[in-house]
Amino acid sequence: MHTRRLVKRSILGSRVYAPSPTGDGAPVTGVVQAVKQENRDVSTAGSRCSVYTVLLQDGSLKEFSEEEIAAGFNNTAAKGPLKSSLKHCFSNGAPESHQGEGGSLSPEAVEDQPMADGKRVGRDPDTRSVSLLEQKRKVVSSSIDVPHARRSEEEEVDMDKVTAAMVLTSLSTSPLVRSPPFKVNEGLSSSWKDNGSAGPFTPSSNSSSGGYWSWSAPSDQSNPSTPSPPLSADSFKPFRVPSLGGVGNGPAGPEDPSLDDQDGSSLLFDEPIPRKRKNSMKVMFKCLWKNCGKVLSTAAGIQRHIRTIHLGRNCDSDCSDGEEDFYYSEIKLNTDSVADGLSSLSPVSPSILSPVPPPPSPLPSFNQLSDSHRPPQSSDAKEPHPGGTTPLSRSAPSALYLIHTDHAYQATAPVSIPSSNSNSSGSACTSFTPTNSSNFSISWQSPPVTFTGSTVSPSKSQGFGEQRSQTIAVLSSPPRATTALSRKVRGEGKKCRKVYGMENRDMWCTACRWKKACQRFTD
DNA sequence: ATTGCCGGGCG
DNA sequence: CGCCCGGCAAT
Repeated sequence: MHTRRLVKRSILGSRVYAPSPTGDGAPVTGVVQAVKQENRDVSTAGSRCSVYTVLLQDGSLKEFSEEEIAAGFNNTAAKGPLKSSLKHCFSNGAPESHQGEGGSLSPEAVEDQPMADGKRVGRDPDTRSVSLLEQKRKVVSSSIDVPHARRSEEEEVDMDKVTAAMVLTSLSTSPLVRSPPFKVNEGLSSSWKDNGSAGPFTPSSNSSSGGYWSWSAPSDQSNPSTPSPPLSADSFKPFRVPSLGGVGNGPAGPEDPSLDDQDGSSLLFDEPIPRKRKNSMKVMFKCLWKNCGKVLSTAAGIQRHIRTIHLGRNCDSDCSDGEEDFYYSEIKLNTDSVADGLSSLSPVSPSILSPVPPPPSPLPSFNQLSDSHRPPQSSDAKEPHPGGTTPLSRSAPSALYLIHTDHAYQATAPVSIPSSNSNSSGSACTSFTPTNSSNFSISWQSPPVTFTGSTVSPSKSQGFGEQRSQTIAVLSSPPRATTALSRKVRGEGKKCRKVYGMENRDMWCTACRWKKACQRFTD
């Protein structure tokens, strides 16, 4: 019955760290080619450890005992698959906790890992300095019900496949924005790293310095598995954005570093990118985890966030299995484009808004979808549009944040938010890039939105002009979708089935497994 | 023939 | 609900 789930994945193919064969002390990376089980009769005090045949970077093969490789872990970063097997090798208990600390790594180490690989091993003085943060994270994650149970199985997933899958995922889901951290095994991508402060890097809150910026939303009443209407994710149309100049060059500085990322991007995709305009879109990634509304600017960032915070994993992206994909969605910030239904809007004077966009309240509020088009689930506690005017027809968004969910079946309805201020230059995100993230929060998930910060209440009666600029125009499902897609146009991109194959069906995204529309490789 | 996935069934 | 599959339709 469940036979296919019984297949345990070995660590073959996993990337590991191992002491240099030349003995010069510099650890090297390699890929596990084979494992020999030397059960209980090895010299190593009877412990039943395995010997790993590792294909080193230079192409040579070498055997390492588990301990040797384990040492590599502790010095650098825990690499997923081995971790689990190490559990068996060590005694129970102690290593477990050790793993929690050594393995869980400072965020910085995590950052470095993907690109550093062999290069920066052994620099862990920073680890200590961030351990507090790490602890904080643990607290957080423990307060959220995280399906830890699932992980154990996934941990053993073949790392290379996973990496590949994630690369594919990131490519296919966000063709417009490169997600830097996904340098599989090369040392480039330095820009974003360099942006960060030299010291310990706080991934989530230190938004102004790093490539990630974010806010977190304590709001609840929604969870990742919330179904959403059968919107066709790719049928949305771009929206006109009356490019407003001037106002609000964010106090946070020039512009988000991650932004210029997209210009000059020259990533090649193996398939032609469907007519989307680079310069007008900014893709953000939002955590869909229950009670979490974290939004990060890079896929890697959100994945790491999910991995560490929600999934409770501590290793870097190398050992991820792509499951994070299920827990975040892609948000497209539309900065300049033509709207189907909104094109006729008259621009709103930005001066209405607070002239100086204070980080905490640039984004006034949400309203929900016009009721008739909202996902069925959120029919409670919802009152009709307070202002009485229809947000859609009257609001003149200066910038739209178009939430495009990658996981339509489990995520949110598409919502577009006019930002209260923006630059035509596409740096709209600066406007809601709080220097310090958690001042206000937005629930991107279900319609009811909460702001904890100082925000203008939408229901407050103000001049319409004022209000509309702050009202969140919400899109109902694709406004008169041009294509008569009774059936979602067959995506021709890579799908889980193709990517992983039938034999790896358990690596498919859930939707694929259910024979539903694939949400991992949307196109 | 293959593949994506809708619609519907089952527990 | 989560899970699965028959069968249609696009390729």
